[in-house]
Amino acid sequence: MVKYKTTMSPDRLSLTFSALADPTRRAILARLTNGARSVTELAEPHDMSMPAISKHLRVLERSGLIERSREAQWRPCRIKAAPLKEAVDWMEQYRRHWEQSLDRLEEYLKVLQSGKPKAKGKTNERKK
Amino acid sequence: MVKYKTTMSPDRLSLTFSALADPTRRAILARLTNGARSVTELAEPHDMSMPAISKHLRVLERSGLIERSREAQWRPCRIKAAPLKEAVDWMEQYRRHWEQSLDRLEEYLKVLQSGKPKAKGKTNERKK
DNA sequence: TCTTTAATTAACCAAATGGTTAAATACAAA
DNA sequence: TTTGTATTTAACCATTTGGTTAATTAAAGA
Repeated sequence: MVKYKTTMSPDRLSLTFSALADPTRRAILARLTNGARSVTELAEPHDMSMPAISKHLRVLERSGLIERSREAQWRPCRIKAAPLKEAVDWMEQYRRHWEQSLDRLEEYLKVLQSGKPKAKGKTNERKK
Repeated sequence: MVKYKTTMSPDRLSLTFSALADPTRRAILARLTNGARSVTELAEPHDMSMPAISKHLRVLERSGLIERSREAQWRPCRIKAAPLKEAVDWMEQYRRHWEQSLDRLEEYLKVLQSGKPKAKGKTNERKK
């Protein structure tokens, strides 16, 4: 039996979401909607060293959200939003949950199912 | 001047995305679409200790993706998908980028703008 | 009151993350 | 060939993250 597990799973969705979980990286993506940009250009608005930006770009690249090419001594980045589609598709499955009316209905069904939710307890033992 | 900065910014979007960046937490959310569940029930399918699950739930709670209440000795969790709407809204701004035809058009515009992209270089010095 | 069940908290650990500065690399230009 | 510019790599550091086990808390039930 293993004592300490760590291993962050590198599935596509996790990579995409964790790439998006940083405001600097989201700002970079936003900037790239106006077209390809060099690393220096991308770094300029951020109070941060070049290597820091370089690391953010590597994260974005590994998640597939940007693509880097080569043009003389510049490494222009361009956005590749495809992984966002995957992410949005996944989230769509919860749309009904964030749409008010349905939430209310569900609330009601839950009350019906659980019977005397305040009094008897054990409300959450039903499986599936 | 500060030497080492770390501070992960806790804006809503970052919280949401980083909560979603873990497969265990996504699985928990998925499970909760079938209604409220106790911590033990949520833990059951995962080969992981209770405290580990407890921590995941805390992350989900702080991101606003779940809500925990109290019922006897159980702490039933229910999904609160509202933050997902915010996240999806943010992503929608990139929809045109992941829709093929537009990508192609943009590619073409980029070529036009930059002139001799192979030969002269300095392609990426244009601002805005 | 004592025991059992559900869950959290505490203390620990290893790896990942997000930053730094300094050095190395790659290409262009003089 | 040397110099300058763009970028990455290396080595470091602190904090965060995701897990563990052991102890604690909270309520139910005998």
